[in-house]
Amino acid sequence: DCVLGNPPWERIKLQEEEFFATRHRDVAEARNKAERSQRIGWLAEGMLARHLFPELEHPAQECAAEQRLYAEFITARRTAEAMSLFAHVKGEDDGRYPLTGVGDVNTYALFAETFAQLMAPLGRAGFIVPTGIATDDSTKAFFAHITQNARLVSLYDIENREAVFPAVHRSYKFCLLTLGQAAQAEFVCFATRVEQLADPRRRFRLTPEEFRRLNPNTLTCPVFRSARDAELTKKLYRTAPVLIDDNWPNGNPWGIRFMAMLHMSNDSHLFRAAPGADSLPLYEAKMIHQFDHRWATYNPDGNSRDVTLAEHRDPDFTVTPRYWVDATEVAQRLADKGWTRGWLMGWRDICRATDERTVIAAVVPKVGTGDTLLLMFPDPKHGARVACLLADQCSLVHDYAARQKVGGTHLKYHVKKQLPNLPPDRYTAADLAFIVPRVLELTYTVFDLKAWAQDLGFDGSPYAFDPDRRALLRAELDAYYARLYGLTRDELRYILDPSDVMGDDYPSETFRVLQKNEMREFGEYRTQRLVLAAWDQLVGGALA
DNA sequence: ACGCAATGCAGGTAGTGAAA
DNA sequence: TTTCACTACCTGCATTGCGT
Repeated sequence: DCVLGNPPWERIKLQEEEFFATRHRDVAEARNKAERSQRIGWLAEGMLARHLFPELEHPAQECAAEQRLYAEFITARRTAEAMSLFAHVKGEDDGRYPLTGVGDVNTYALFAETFAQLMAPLGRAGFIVPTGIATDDSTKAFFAHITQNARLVSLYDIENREAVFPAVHRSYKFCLLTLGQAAQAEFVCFATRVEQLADPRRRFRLTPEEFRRLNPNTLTCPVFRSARDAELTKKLYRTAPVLIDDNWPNGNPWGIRFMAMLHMSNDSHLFRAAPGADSLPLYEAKMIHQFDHRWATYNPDGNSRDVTLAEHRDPDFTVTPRYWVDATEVAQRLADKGWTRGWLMGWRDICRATDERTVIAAVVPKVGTGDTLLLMFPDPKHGARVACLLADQCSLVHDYAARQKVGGTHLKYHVKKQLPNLPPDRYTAADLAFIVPRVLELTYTVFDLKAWAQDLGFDGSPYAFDPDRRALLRAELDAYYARLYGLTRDELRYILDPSDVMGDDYPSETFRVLQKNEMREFGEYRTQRLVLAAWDQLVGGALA
């Protein structure tokens, strides 16, 4: 009737480095897998020390000790492999873990599934596991199973920031998961102390249908700081579908294909330290920001720095990358995806919900890109509407939605697919007349994006780079998108600053760091003032 | 008691590399 | 493509320690 537990949290797979860290430094500190494998091989022969230090004297017992360690390693590895094989047996083969025996198996997931199996139909189970059980890809089958069968009673998520568990890393998240019978599940997320779990402002509920609307592809758990965040996000998803819904043939209205062009470690043999006649710069994620592909550049000393205003104002200035790649490598990869335009649209993979901004997307010239600058190729038939695709991603409203969905430090495809995006047919001629010229002025400040400007229907020279003007244009776009997403003025105020609407101690935050940075730089929360002013002008018909 | 440098700490922004 | 009871580095800010 009642199952309780704090199961172990660890990967089953043997970690070679971890295993040898306390047993043999020379193996643990090998440069990479290949070197480590060779050293383990020498260990088997009892020859490791002799190969590494041939100039030293080696006592006879050293050889036997090395072979004993090797035998210990083999036993540990076999045990781990056998456990992993056992966990991976499929459900139809009478496997013990049909839902969680996937990928790199973690013991907490196996225990969770066992708990779910052990429960009586009207019983309850409560246990402490990493919150990843609800949000990670590898456990999504299990989580979808319990939510879609109305078996989830509650999930209380706690960040270990205040060291509830002193031995666990402060950035780790775990949850109290309760299974039973319930038509809707109750949640508290981002708690840092146990008493916060009782705060009604933090509690929200989700039905099985709402899971399907918010995360149609993965059926994983969205995490909200407050009840108001849950309601507002549900509203955004009722207005705009997700970028790509894998369940429907027409679930990809922009016709988008994704690509990670060059992996920073796997493809590093292609990288050159200096430009050649037929090479292209390799852009990394940190070199771009919203509407700006000249955010950071490399110095000759190998360090990166922000691009200065004077450089930004120069329409011929382009950033210096750390590496260059052959143009043929770039052309080959783009040809594989059938991409023929003279520009690329991408976004930063590395991001956090608590940074100044979360979704950082930009258009860059046809260059090489590292794997943390992920690319999207919309169907070219949409013409100048692609400007709206970029503007949507850079809008505050979209960013707000993303902040409810980004758990860790990555914005990978599966998260990106499930963010709300207005589809191309939602934009009227009037919308395009408002959005496209502003996007053009914000992005086309350099000659190297001429192809992009032409695709937006513009054949002139780049626009001047003026920070004040850019802030104004961006505020107008933010206000416009707030209207396209069907927000009220109070909802927009809430997104800009929850305490402005809900009072100071409301347990949520949206753009706290943006506000802090602007207070420091401008002495005011400039975005808030400009966006609300733009909103009032729009509503009053004074802005077109 | 004061000013400055050294140190500590948290948060921000990246990153590796192996393996399924 | 994703994950890491991840790791590393940098920066800004606060605290501590030291010499005057």
